[in-house]
Amino acid sequence: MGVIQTVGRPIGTRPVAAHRESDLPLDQILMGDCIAALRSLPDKSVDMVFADPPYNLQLGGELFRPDGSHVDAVTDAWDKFDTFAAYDAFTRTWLAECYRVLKDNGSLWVIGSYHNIFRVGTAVQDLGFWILNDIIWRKSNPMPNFKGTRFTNAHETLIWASKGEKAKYTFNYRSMKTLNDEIQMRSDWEFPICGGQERLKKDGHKVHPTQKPEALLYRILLACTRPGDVIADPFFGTGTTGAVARRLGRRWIGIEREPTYCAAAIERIEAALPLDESALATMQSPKAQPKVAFGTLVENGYLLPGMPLMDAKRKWRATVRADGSLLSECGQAGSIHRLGSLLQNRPTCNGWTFWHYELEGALKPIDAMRQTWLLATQP
Amino acid sequence: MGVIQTVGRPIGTRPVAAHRESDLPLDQILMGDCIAALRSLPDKSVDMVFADPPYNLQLGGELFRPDGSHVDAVTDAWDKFDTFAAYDAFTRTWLAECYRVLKDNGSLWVIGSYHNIFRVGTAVQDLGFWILNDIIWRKSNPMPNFKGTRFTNAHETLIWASKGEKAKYTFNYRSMKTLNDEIQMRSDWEFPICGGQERLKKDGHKVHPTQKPEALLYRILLACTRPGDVIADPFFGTGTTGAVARRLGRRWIGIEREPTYCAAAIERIEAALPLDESALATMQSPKAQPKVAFGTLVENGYLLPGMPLMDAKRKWRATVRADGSLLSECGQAGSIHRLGSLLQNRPTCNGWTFWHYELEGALKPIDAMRQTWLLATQP
DNA sequence: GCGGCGCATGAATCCAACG
DNA sequence: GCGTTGGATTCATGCGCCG
Repeated sequence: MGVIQTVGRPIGTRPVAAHRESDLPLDQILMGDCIAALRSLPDKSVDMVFADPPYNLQLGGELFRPDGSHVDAVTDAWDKFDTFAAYDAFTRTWLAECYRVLKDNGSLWVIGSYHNIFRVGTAVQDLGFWILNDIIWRKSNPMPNFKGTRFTNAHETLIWASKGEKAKYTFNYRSMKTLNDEIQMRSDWEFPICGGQERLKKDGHKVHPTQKPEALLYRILLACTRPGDVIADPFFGTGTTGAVARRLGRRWIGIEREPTYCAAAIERIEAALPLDESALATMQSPKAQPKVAFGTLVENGYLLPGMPLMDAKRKWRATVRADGSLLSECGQAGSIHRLGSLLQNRPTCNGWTFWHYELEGALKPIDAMRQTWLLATQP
Repeated sequence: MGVIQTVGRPIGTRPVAAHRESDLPLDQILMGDCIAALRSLPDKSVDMVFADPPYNLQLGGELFRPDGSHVDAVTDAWDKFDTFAAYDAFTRTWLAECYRVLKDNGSLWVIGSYHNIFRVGTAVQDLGFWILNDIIWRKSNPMPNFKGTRFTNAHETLIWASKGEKAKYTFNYRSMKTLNDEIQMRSDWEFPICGGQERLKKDGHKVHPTQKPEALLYRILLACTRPGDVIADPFFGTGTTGAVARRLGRRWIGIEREPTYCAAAIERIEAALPLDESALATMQSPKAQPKVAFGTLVENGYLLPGMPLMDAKRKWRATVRADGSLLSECGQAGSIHRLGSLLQNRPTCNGWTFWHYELEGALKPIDAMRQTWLLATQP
């Protein structure tokens, strides 16, 4: 059992709290083993647990970008587990403590990737939690798949759960709808990854390998807690949860083993800078996605593979193929833009306006089809 | 053990198949219990399994015994733990059969929602599958949350897995990149839910409650199978997998218990038109092109021994030798790739794009010469 | 001061064929 | 099976430098 040490003096004011809460180490970091620290907290004492546990990535060798540069991977000891069984045992232990520590109407948030989230989700259900939603964090700027071997891993998954089917959890429906231009907030959220000024650095290096964006925590706390509520974070890291909680007038309890992370978190939360303006902007008005790939129209049957296309003067002809590429009469193939530029021997070409299809003898640009698609699918 | 009955005559032609495959019930539906039907298939005989298993376990609906048979009455004696345990046992049984039936380089796709996907994903990992991606189907037109009690459940999750860490699965990277306007395909896909003309109806009612959109299967089959590959679907429903497989020139095996669904599927698949071969062709990776040795270009006079080469920034220089190796100024020698990596002190280097020759003052990569050679010698 | 270009980097289970 | 070698492979963003 690790030694637990309370780090940092109380930050911010201490408002009137329920008698039970007066024993809580509010707005402080418990430095030490996460399970031991959770065990030190009383039953049914916190309103939310937010947890960002190790992902158990199981990475292979080193990875290099196509330009030869080295990818800085997560190789920290805290992410290594010998077997799935070991990871499951750890997961179930800390989750069981979270269940005990949560008030009956409190709720749990956990974030993970495909490496661990299925095991976490199974444990969540087995321990009696009731899953309310799974939420997808769509990264607007994920790291590409450099070797072209899989789909770009462009999202992470969060689980939101109450303590049971009948529990009366907090959900600020109106706040979410307002935040989303008067449309119900969906289960897929788009945010950039944490970088720029927000990313904590020391000597030019990132302090924590997996710092989460404040915008993500902002939306979670705004949606599922009330001012004054207590949020516990058993994998506190550099304190994103604490920083956002403080700014939103919530109380927090952090648990973290690494002294380096604790120190960075304390400093950060005391500074408690307002949200970066760009983060606020991305948060409040989800980017419209007017971009449509030509392949989308093929996949959805707006154009059929084998269909002939031509330019406005019927000088060049090509047929659509199953993957959304075009095949010209002379055997050249490529995307609508690339083939158009190839045939005309020009550096660029807007395939949407260059290529046409025939409808009752008349030629229409394929861009017309894109407009039809947008009308049919946009709210 | 359920009775298995083969439904529907073979659809389409039966091409020359490997002797093992000749025993498969290709392009047919096995009507009966899913686990019994899977057991009737030989080991390592299919290229892909696509599965859309039931997941209405908590909605007062179906329950399954570990052998897959149906439990009619949900009694109160079945508490949550028993319910999850029964679902897990069922899941592991059919997944284990899928593992057995898949070829070593085949892959598995499963779709689900937060009700079941965590249990499915855990089982997938425990059975030895190696998860390659989880994919998010973002619904462009999801059903709203009418009571305003949660986030709009606007997505479903798919898992793509190989039979092990070392397995060489099929992934048509170029096709996916082409389909997505020359940007790597990401792990979040947007499609509308299945409706309109595509949605199968009888007497004004939908035939199947959870019919999947063909666009979803189209992308999956295009990405992870080749023409002629065999796709098995143990929860065939109304045959979306079969219809798309036929259109894309793939073979299919369906398994379905409900005669109503089987009948609808047969009718639907017979109406689906296969694409002709030219439309089916997709963008190929350069890997598929015949390899050209640098020495071949030297032998054929495209480059002359003694000719100087340099990188794009003229930082390094080397001369061509008669055997197709390069000699640097500092006396190091090796293949175009090896010398490039040596000079830059990097683990790898693509010599074709690293080395350039000078033509009228401008630098051109030697890869351009390879392309010229390929065009001159390919039929 | 501003715009353009080059460079760095992010939770990553990241090669294939041949001898 | 394993070691060697050929050669395929990246998107969005922020920041700093330079003209």
